[in-house]
Amino acid sequence: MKTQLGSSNIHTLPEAGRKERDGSGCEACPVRESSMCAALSDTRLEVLDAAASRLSFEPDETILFESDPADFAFNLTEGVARVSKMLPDGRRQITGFLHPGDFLGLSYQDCYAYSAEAVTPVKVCRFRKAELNRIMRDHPDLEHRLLSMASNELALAHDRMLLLGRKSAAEKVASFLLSLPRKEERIDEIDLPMTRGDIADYLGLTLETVSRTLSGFVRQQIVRNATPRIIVVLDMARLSALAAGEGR
Amino acid sequence: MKTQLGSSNIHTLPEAGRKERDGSGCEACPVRESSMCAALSDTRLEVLDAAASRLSFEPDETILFESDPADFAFNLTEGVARVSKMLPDGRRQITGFLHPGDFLGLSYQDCYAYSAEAVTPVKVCRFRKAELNRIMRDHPDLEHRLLSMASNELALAHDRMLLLGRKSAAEKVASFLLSLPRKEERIDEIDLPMTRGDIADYLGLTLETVSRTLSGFVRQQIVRNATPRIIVVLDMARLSALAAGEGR
DNA sequence: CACACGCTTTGATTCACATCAAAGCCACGT
DNA sequence: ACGTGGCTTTGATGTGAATCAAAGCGTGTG
Repeated sequence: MKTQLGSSNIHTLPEAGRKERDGSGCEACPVRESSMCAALSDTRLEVLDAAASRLSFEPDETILFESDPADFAFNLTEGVARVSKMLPDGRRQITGFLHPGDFLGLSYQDCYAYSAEAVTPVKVCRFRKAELNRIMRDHPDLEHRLLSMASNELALAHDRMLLLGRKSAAEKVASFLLSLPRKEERIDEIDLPMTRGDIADYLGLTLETVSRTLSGFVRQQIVRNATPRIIVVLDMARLSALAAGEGR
Repeated sequence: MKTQLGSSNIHTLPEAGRKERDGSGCEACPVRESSMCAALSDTRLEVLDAAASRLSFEPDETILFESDPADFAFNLTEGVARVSKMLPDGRRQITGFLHPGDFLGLSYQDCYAYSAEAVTPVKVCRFRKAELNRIMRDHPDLEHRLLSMASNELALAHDRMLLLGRKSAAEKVASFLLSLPRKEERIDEIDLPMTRGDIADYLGLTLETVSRTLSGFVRQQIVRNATPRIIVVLDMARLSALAAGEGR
């Protein structure tokens, strides 16, 4: 776990995020097959490759900021990021956690409607939107892929509205745990790189309620706490039932 | 206001919604310029025209049903519809109200992830998805238009997550009132064709809380009740501040 | 090694909204 | 005109999660 940067969310820095070229190009990219890039053949991918800037962000660094001009779109290649919106008095809603392969910045507004920050160390491919639009004109497959990704996002957004509007705290936390990506080989282990406060702001709860709810799951032997950051699922059936809203 | 149809949500009827051809084609369509159809010139629009079935639905009739095979997409041309998801025990979240020009059924899943019902009498253009995809291949402008509509939807979805997760009952109701379309000539009149129960399920509240909150607004002279269905805004500044989350 | 800082957990109390209950209101059909 | 059914409003009470408060815990640092 990295140390916090305190109040250093200086999004207005001319160039947040360090540029870097690692040796290999798109062919070796970890999200070659899961991101929007899957729409293009290796040869056609070179166009995207040429248009991309590779950037890195440390935990809590701002990737993009609500109300800044929306000139760029991003492809997350490594790490976890959070997307959030704020109310004037500081109340925050995290509208999503991004994982490798996720696309960020789709929008036809002039300004971003949300902020995005790194949770863990993050790497992205950044594209100028004007350029991305040009590439889409020449490669309808890419636009098609983005539409299908947007549709999926939209379906997930609807799930989240159901969660926020109608699920109890326990159901919310259970749903959240099961929505996180898990490794094939350790299918019952859940990694929580974000803080309890982040989870709370994602679920529309307070951090105390999240913590209490997790403690409740431990008491009921539904999960076990390897560390505060690693949760081991002991009773998947019960957890799934809760998440689906069957356990009341 | 129409009478209720009681328990007649017989979505399994082979052909819900009555077919009808009104004399005029797409040129005279009320949503010609606001819907996805705006992407196509009059001549190219004929392709869509040929692919569309015009259907009508009475209040509370089901347009499409969660978990039914997602073979069709719809373009709402008249009326108001609600899109909703349910939990197994009957808790409901309305994820959106649809107005003329809105698109319904975008999704690359096999089955719909939500239901849609008419609130008022509704007219739609229905398309076979396979056919729509074929048309999109020939007309990238249409796909582009749908992507831009989906992006907008996504931005609205994020707003709604902020609302559901972090706003108070009063802020939710204020936001809702201001989100409804109003007529140019009567900019301070808000029409609520849906029930208090529908509004509650949209805002993650109970119908009693919605009613009490509206009564509160009347008491504070923020709005006036012409009829239960028509609300007149008296203090737009106050209502906007509440909706933005500035009034606490 | 000890201290400090940030995160998490746990406990006591409060409160906004839900739930339960009962009238009002209005449109429709007889 | 009257009665019925569905929606809305209002009132009394309950409760799940928020708030306020204070310990644990772990990791990096002087």
